[in-house]
Amino acid sequence: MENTNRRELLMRAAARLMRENGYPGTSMRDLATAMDIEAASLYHYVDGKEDILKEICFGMGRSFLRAMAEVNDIYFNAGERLGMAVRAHIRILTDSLDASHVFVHEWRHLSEPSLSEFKKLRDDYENHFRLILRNGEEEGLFNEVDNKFAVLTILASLNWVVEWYRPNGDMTPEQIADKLTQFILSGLRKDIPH
Amino acid sequence: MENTNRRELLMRAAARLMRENGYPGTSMRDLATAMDIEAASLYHYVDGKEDILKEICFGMGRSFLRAMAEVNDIYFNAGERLGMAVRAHIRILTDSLDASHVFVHEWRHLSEPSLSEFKKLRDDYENHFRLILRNGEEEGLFNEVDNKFAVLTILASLNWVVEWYRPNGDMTPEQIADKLTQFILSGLRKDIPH
DNA sequence: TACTTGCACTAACGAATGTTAGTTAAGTGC
DNA sequence: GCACTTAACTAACATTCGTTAGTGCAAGTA
Repeated sequence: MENTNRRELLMRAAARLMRENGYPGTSMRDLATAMDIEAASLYHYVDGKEDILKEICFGMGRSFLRAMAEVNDIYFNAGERLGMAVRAHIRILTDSLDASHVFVHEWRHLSEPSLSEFKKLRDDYENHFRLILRNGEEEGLFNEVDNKFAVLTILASLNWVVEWYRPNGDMTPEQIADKLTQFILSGLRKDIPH
Repeated sequence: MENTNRRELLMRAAARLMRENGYPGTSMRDLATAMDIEAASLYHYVDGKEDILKEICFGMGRSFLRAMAEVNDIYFNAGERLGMAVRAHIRILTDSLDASHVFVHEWRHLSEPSLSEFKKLRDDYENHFRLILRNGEEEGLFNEVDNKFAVLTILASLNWVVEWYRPNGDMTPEQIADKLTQFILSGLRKDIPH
């Protein structure tokens, strides 16, 4: 019944702790305490500590990539694509804040070969954004721009949301996404609306 | 002779290690090894582990604030102030990359009361940026904008530089700062140059 | 009823952690 | 030459770390 949830709860608790204290600052005993369980019992659900980190990082990575694929399937105009990619990114990010924080900050504690795999996955995601920017240039919609630099800057703005967003704050994820898009677009758009 | 440098070298080594492995992931023995010394000998220079973190975080914080004060002393026009503040920020950041990384990411491992002090220092710095934006609005130079949101987004872009900047890369800190300013300004400027 | 599986436990392992105490050898100033 | 300081050392402390081995029990299945 709630059996299937149990492992998921563990992952959530782990994400929260790792967000608060970092990966090396989170002990298996901390996690066990949070689950109201003995440390050794955790090994019933997971292979080890890094196993948890891997699952969180790659799980989030896949979420981001899946959303990006959907955006690319549905929209063709670069402007729409950018807006929707930002929306999707912020939605996923705010949807699992703790895991996102781990995804953004704690992945570097992965050991090889997971570390390299993860970087590849990240590069993949970034390249999708670069492609959108390039398409926008071809459409005459965006200024010509240092793609690499621009994507890094854009993703910085998006990912930083994880640092200040509060679920009960005064902005919804959609509002945040739209504001961000506006901020980004006004810096890219060649023709000004007025 | 190089006596005075010794403690400084320790701080630099600590910053590098904490950047690579995080604060909890950096042990006093790691640091000692990096200094080619025994762990216990570190206590000749430093009161303890957190002492090191405090010094790095508050040292960088003061650098940023000092630079901001200078910018405010010299420039009065909001546009110039923004550009110069960005330049100063990026210069300090790229000048001590490791320490900056610690400043941006590891401060949360401070314990009270240092933690609260640090947050106050950060807020102080952010408020200077907000003031610049507000002045820019009053001068009719910037769009009216959600100040808090805008500053968070701007600082996100600036601070993220610490993640990808490489001293031997193809952009100087000044070039980066100017590109960032351009990116930010085009999103803020009401009147378009052309 | 007998067997298996899921989920927890206790106990313990060797290693690593931050830190303290006390010592030593090499300068430094008078 | 003597007192003092500097900068390192060895040894050890009490904890905590990730992890393993083995056990118990309740629920489900044959």
